Amino acid sequence: MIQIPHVSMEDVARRAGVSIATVSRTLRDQANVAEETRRRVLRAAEELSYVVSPIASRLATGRTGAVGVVIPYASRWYFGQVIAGAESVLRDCGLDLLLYNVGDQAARKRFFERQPLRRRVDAVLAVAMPFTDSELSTLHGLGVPMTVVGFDSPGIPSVRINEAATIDRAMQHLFDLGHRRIAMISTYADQNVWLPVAHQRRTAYLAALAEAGVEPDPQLVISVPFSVGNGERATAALLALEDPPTAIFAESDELAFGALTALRRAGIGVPESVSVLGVDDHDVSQLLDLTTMRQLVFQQGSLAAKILAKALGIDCVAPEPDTESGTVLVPTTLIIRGSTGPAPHG
Amino acid sequence: MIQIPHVSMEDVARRAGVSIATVSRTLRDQANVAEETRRRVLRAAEELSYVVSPIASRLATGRTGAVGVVIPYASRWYFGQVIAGAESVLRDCGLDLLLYNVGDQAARKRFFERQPLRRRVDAVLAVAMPFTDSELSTLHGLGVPMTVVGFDSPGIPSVRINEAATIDRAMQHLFDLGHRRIAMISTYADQNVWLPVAHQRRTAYLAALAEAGVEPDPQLVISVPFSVGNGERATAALLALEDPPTAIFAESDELAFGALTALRRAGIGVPESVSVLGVDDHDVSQLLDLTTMRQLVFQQGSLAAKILAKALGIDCVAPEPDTESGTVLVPTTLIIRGSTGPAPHG
DNA sequence: CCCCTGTATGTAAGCGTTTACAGTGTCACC
DNA sequence: GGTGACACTGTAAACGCTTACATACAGGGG
Repeated sequence: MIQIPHVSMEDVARRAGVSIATVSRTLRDQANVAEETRRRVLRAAEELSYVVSPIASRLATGRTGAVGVVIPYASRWYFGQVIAGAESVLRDCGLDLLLYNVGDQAARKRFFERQPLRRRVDAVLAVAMPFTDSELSTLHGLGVPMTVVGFDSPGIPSVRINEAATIDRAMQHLFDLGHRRIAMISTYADQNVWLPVAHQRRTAYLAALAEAGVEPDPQLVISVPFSVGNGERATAALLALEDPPTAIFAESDELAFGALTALRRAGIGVPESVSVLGVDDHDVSQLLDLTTMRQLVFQQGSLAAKILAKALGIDCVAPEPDTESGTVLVPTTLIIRGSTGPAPHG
Repeated sequence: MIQIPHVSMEDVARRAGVSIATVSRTLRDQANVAEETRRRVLRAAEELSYVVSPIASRLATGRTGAVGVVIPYASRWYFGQVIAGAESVLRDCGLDLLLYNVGDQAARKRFFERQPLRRRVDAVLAVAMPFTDSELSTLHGLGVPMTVVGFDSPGIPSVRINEAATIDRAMQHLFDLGHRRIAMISTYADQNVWLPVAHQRRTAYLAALAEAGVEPDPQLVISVPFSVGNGERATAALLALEDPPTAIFAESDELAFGALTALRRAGIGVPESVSVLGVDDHDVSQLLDLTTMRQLVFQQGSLAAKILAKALGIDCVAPEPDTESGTVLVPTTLIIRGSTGPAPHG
């Protein structure tokens, strides 16, 4: 490893024959630097291939130039999308993205005890992680702007979809196709994530049924821990019912994948016998021909990042129209594919 | 936003009635601090809920305490796994994870021009990104340890799988099942990622054929850009051949998903008529009952992070047995599921 | 009793920027 | 020719730590 002797501002200043203050001013594009001087400085910096030490800048300015992204499961599709979306914006804003993956309870506990974000980030972006009051006050204690994606938290700007409307649109599609016996695969509270979303989606499902005048059947609502494979098990259970559903609405595409698999295994035609519908529009959904409510997750991540950049007073990206309000609702779209079809005749 | 007046070491020192040097020593667990003093300092820090400013530490020590993770597509399964794996280790080592997503050419160019990593990270972890010589020398110019995942680069420690052995094992499985007409869906060079891997896998495929005494058929090797959906198109093309294959080996599971979909659409039985085999063991593979060569991607990410931590002299995790050598090969396993079966009779 | 060793603590010099403030020089204008 | 105003540029004080070095004190050995 060749340790390169770090070139400092002083070196540049000496070479350009100016003071380091002038170098600093030039490099940050401030006014009051003579054109000729500016050129000399820039050339000197170029020749020494100088880059400012972000750390020293940070110490001097008090800004860390970083945004902490707190996420439960970095490796899942949804979260990967959010990360990518946020990263794309933050990069353009010259902000670092500090990733904190706090999926399991131990990591989460440590995160809130040690508070690794303290004095380390200018802003926080939390994804699909409902916080306890104590956690929230800890986060507020950081004294930095915060934004959340995927849920609401009082007093914090958020980016999410309209859960109720999304679920309702999906249910309407099934009703339109003549389905009445519609099951829902929901996620089981794991204390860590999704709880409110799962609840909202179940509630919206029940509301849609009620509005359509369909008596809800408790047997048709199954809650499983979010995991690939549990959707399959849930579906197997549904199929074993005396009066199985003609449509299965999964809280997320991954669960719907399981449903499709279970149905195929059981030799049950999709959509001739049973329709399946998910939420997300996961990359794989198109392949599996899954009808789904598409939500633009990448966009939600980038939107949240834009809100933060704005809060930090960094002008780096085209502003979004309506990021002013507390909650930004990103629209969802019904993507009709081959997994949904008319309800089979009684 | 309540701006909390930052408590500094001086405040703690004053409260404990010692100098800031003693506070610093205490907080970093150095020797030569009287037990009694240590207690006083810790209590003072506790009472003021003081945390060291990482930035000031960094300036003083010259270490950034961060590792840059350079990745082409943060939102894809493989990369998400690597990120999660690396993050888990880095967190334990007290290192920050700085994410750089440089998938598209523009981002990549900017990355290497601006060199945002300079003076910002103590180490670099590059994932599945073959570099040009110029890029490599830029990276070396950072003067920090580096490790790569998913490929080899001369002079840089790497963590990856044994491509040749992995592909060979997969092919043997197909041969064992009596297949002779085996297609391969490979990825198309996109200048950015995978090129060497794609090449290696194709080469290994051909080598396996040769060893088995099977004449390779150029028509059976299709290269497509890596994207969900292209696997499907490739498969459709294969099925349209006069003498279609009895088995399809996809370079990665995502491509295999497409193959499965195309086959199902075409009403062709899997594995009765055509077997399908992938590489990865993607989360969804189990659901789709896809036979695949499992590679432990999360583990590759964490291993790489461990190597870096070690190179930085940070003793934070149980050392792995064989991270000494230049290249660490993580074993792959054939996971036999329902997508492969005996070749249909002539 | 003095000197040396060793431990505990304090002092102060960095680390590499940013930026308030203090020059310095020019020029227009009276 | 004196005087502001103005445009540049330099000086030096932060920023909040780490750490080499100095200091102080306590014992132990000669």
